[in-house]
Amino acid sequence: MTEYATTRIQRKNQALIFEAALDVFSSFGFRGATLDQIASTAGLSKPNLLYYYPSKEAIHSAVLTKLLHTWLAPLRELDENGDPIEEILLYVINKLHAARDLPRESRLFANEIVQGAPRIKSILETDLRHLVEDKVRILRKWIKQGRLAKIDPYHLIFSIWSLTQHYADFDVQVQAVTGQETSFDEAEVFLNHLYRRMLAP
Amino acid sequence: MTEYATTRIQRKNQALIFEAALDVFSSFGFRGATLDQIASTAGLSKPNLLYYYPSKEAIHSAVLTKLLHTWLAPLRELDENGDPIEEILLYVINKLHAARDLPRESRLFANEIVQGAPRIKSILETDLRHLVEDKVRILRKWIKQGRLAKIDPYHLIFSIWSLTQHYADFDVQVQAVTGQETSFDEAEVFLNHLYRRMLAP
DNA sequence: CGTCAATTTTACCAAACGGTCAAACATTTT
DNA sequence: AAAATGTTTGACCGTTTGGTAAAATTGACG
Repeated sequence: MTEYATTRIQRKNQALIFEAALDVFSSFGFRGATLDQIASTAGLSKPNLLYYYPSKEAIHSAVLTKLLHTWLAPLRELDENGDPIEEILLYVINKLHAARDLPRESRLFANEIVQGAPRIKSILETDLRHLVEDKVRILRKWIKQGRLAKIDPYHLIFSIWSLTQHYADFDVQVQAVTGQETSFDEAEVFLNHLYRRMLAP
Repeated sequence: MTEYATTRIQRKNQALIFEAALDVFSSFGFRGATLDQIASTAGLSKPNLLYYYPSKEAIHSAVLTKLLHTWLAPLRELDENGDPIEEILLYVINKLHAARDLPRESRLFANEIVQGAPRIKSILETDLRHLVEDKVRILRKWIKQGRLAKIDPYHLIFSIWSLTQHYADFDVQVQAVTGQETSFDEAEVFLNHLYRRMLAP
């Protein structure tokens, strides 16, 4: 019996809580979410919830940190040795698919950041910043080599984040305005056109 | 003494409340904002606040509806008789300046929409939708005339919203990643490049 | 100045909230 | 099967929250 063993029940309930917390936090933000809501979504009682996590903050923090890695994965894949425009477009499309397939994750971070990122600011200033710095270096190199239009690499990355996550974070608005389900295929065609035109040297 | 006269005191306090509510709601969202917070920001007591508005909902609703007009003004100005690309770029720059000068308004709507727009969905589906439909018609005409690249006009408008509002709504992230104050001048250069390239027929 | 209406405050309420505790119940281990 | 450990629950607590009632204060006006 080692110190940090996790039982079958623990694993099951941790998973239930994680799903429920992602659901509720992404829908209502940290402040808008309640422990009762998370508990009932997970099919547990509130004290049972707090048996697995010491506090609401702890649940939120656990969900955020666990998902940050997933969320940043597409950017990590941007490959220095690939073709600049194809590499960037791959990243764009991957991010768009993430917005389509993982809208809860997108909204979870959107909710946090739009309110000043009080709980993950430090991560943004370290991990995210370092990752972006590395990719900016690559983009600058490509520009210097004349393989990419002369644009600000930071703003290029921001544009990819905003254009893709918009379809997840502001989906209600997109649907309200178009009167239809959001078409990610149309979005893909649009973004393809946009980035090919913009990025050509 | 007419029925609907507003006194000097009423006007002053309505303005104080409006400012305070915009501040607090845009920072913390509807659920995250408290009446005590709004009251103390306005320099009033909570019951005094509720002397002017019947409920928290009423304050939020008043702020949202009053600002919606301001918020949509730039799009309204898109002129059928102007030069397509210059008209669109004017809209882009106006929206970018709005993100710079009215970040609270931007975050107010961002907070509302990212959580499903429960309180303004109906407005989005009517007023906003009709406005966009009219502008989409203009964009389609321009495309048909060969004065604009063949792009989906809805996605063009979404792109403008997301790219510009990103600098207000996700400002913390932009600053965390760049380590600097957000440069709207750089953003303007970037967006100018992006849209001129993308929109050329 | 006195009167009436408008405004503000004090004291309060009920519900919702995050969280605790000890007892009850399950499960695993010996 | 007993003991030990792990899990769940019901009852509860203090605080915060949106909101109310009525008294006290201030301002408008003849």
